[in-house]
Amino acid sequence: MNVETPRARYRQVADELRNAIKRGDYPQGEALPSQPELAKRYGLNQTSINRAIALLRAEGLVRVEHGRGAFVQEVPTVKRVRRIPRGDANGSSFAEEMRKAGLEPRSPLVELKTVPAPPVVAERLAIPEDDPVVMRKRHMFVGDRPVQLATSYMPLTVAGDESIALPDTGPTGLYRRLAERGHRITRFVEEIEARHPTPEEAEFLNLTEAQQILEVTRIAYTAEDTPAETVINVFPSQQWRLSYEWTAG
Amino acid sequence: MNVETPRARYRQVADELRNAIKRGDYPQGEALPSQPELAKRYGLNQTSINRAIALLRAEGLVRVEHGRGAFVQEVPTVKRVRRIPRGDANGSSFAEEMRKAGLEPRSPLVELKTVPAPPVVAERLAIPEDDPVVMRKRHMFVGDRPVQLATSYMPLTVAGDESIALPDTGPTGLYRRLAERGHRITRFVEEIEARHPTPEEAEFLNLTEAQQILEVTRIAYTAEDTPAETVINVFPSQQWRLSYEWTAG
DNA sequence: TAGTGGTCTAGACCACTGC
DNA sequence: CAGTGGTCTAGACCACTAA
Repeated sequence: MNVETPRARYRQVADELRNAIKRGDYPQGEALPSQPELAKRYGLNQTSINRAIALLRAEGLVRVEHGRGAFVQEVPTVKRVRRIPRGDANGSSFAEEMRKAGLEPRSPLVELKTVPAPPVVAERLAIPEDDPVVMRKRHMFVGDRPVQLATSYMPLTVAGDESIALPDTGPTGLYRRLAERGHRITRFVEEIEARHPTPEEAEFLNLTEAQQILEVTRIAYTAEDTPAETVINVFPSQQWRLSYEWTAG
Repeated sequence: MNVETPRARYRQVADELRNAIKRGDYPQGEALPSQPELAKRYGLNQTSINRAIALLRAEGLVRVEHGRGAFVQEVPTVKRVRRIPRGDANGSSFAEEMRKAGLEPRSPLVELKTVPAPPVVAERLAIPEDDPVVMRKRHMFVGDRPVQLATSYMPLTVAGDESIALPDTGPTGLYRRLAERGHRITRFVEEIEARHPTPEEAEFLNLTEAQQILEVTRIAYTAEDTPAETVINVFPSQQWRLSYEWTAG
């Protein structure tokens, strides 16, 4: 069962570089030696070195910039907490949580418009495909680093109009405004799935296709158990920890 | 920004194989053509084909058996649901959930013994390192397929002795027995993290190191807010969806 | 044994970056 | 321009599987 085959050389190189990074030989943000340099140092071909570095990339330990070099990834791990019960979906908003962690958050609104419901959204909101929905897309940064994508959809019949999503005060405010319009949110379902990023997600989040993201989909139901909103959050899995907290009985 | 470089050939091969699999040209469990065969078909070197297949492996679409071939992965997606509130940690047990999905589950007890608390466990249970803890390790299968690893730890002072983990009826029974001994569980915290598998995890779950797992760590707290138990669940991320469901205040 | 996948080389060419 | 990373080849050898 392949219990003790000698480890492939490129894996050994990856191991050594990984250890060197964790040991602090290459501080965060610093470039690793170039591939030809490493090839010489380890007595290997550049192809093999490239392969070793591909492993570190997939692990999220290293970020590569073509033509510039391979840099040790700064990975400020970020935690997202759901406290239940808590009156609403967010124990605290994204911004509060980041600031509590000593980080400066920004979450610009990228897009706000009414569109025909895409299939998955229609299914989650239990409405016919192509029914109009208000879509709100946000890019979230901590400092300069992109850390999260959030896209929310609401049936236009529930939202009334796009302005419900403004000012952009996050879910807490949104749910209050929904309640004012007669849609009281009483139940939430969040589904968590790991997958590889789409090319667009990979570009914004600065990921390789070999890496993974966590997709957290929330559906908010009204007292009549009608879906009123769904939110799709995309997190680079290496940067995030999700936490759920609740009390028994 | 590398927006439209022609896609690398090995990526194109991966794309075509991926589409062929999704189209059903290669049904689940069936072998792909051999690497030399594919190399001939696409006019590429075996090295490049190997690279293409490595991509599919990392995506979990293909399982490779050395010396035998590359097989289309059967991926029965499995869902784990937490319903809150629900009286205890599990809305329903692993076995119930699997059977509800029409799958035959087995979760043999692999190991049950008292050990000195490893550092992470000690931290989570808020006890000194190397204090004795009862460790229970289970391997979980659906049919013949390994799908999950679960390891739980309880301070020996809380457990009394190892027998509390027997008969192996899952957390519901366990928490009842804990309550009988004066440890009423009132609060739960689950943390979700994505990471690459350790070699042992990779072996049992039949994963590549390039793939990822979801690690769900639960801590159960008593009414006095003392940690009484911690469970570490390891799920192949491609096979699982996690779901949390709760009602608003 | 023949057929499978895994690794490695020596050399090449390309694309991207920064001077 | 020189230096960086990304891809590809032709050929080789190894380890594992099945007969």
